Amino acid sequence: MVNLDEIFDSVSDRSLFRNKQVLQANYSPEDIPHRGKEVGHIASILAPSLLGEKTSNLFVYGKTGTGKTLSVQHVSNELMKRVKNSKILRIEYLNCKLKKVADTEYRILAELIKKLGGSVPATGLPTDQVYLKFIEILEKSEEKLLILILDEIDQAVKKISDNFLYNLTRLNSELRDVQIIIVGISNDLRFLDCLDPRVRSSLGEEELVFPPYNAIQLQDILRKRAEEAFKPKVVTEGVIAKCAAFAAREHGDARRALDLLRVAGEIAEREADFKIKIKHIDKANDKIERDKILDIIETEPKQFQLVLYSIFKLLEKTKDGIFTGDIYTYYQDVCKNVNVDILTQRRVSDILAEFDMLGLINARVISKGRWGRTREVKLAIPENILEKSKGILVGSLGL
DNA sequence: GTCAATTCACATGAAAGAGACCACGGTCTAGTG
DNA sequence: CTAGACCGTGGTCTCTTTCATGTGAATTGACGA
Repeated sequence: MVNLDEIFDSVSDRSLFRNKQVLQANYSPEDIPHRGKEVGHIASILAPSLLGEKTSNLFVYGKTGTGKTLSVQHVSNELMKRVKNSKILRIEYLNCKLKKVADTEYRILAELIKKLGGSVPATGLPTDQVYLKFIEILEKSEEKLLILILDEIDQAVKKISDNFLYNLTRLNSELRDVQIIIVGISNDLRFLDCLDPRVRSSLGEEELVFPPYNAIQLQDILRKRAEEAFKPKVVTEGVIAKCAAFAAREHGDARRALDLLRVAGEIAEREADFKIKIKHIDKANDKIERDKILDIIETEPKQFQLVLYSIFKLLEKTKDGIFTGDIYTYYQDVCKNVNVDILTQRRVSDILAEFDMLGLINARVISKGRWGRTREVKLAIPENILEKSKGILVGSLGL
């Protein structure tokens, strides 16, 4: 009879982690290092809401992993602590990037309504109906203020058009008893520039930019979190520095640094090491990158996979750049082989652009003079996972 | 030799269609008293 | 009589197609030196 307790105990003995949660992306720490000024700023802008006054709309910029969301959420938590149960204020957070939840105008509204306690069907209703419902439910609620935190708002606007934001900002004039304060969070620094001037002036009443963390700040953050996350003496100084350096190279992305540390921890654990070493960081870096790419490839729809497969195959033959036309012709053949409908070139062109966005390929638009304009495509997938990627494609395409 | 026009092979935009999904309201059907 | 099944209509959403317009430099060809 196997003693399961023994196995389980040995796992917990060997574990390097004390509390892995601390390194997870959604963990929100008590204090946010190096963001005191920003947090203070946000708080001072939103503070009047405690008295039920409508404050300025706020717009927060900053690259990924600079602590925007964290800071805003921190302030909103503190605000909620203050109001407690008195019905002055309500704060709703919504991430506009979540697919299938909030990436269209309709769905954002539906999601908000749901959070406010109403319900609307996932589809089937005209959008203006949903607006009406939203207004209705707002008017009914006891709170006089609603702070709406829209995370990754640039993603939403890119898909929906800024009309949506315009409607939202204008909603206030239609509401009698309730006022809405919008807090927009965006990764894209140039986002406000491409908005309609009307929206820009009302949404960007207050702006705040989060600068990237530098390596020293990253180290500090990592050290604090590592202290909580790992058992004592698991993490050495060099490891922290290395993690910070990696992340600093990527525009000071703290989330990435934390990921790196966590994965490194997991790897060390699996290798039955009782300390995280530099080599684990390197491995973790590889693994993160690799998982990301393989995951993208695997979950991509069939047509996308076919196009990608064509690119792979073509690049096997020619080392130097290949062009849209080549890919398309090859793609057509592949489609015939596997009996799949052939998409138009227009579409394939868009697919290539998306691959570029995803970082699977480098596609540069060049002009070959008399011989037209096209995309020059190069692979951006590291050599060491190329074979595996191909394997996935072949498998899922049934070739 | 110079310079503007031409030309290619796509890129990029806009609009609209197909098909999946869904709500809503009306009509039909079968079960119940 | 009524609950539930079953339409038809009208809406959203995603993926595509169709049609239209844009674009940058190699090439061409007229021009003048």
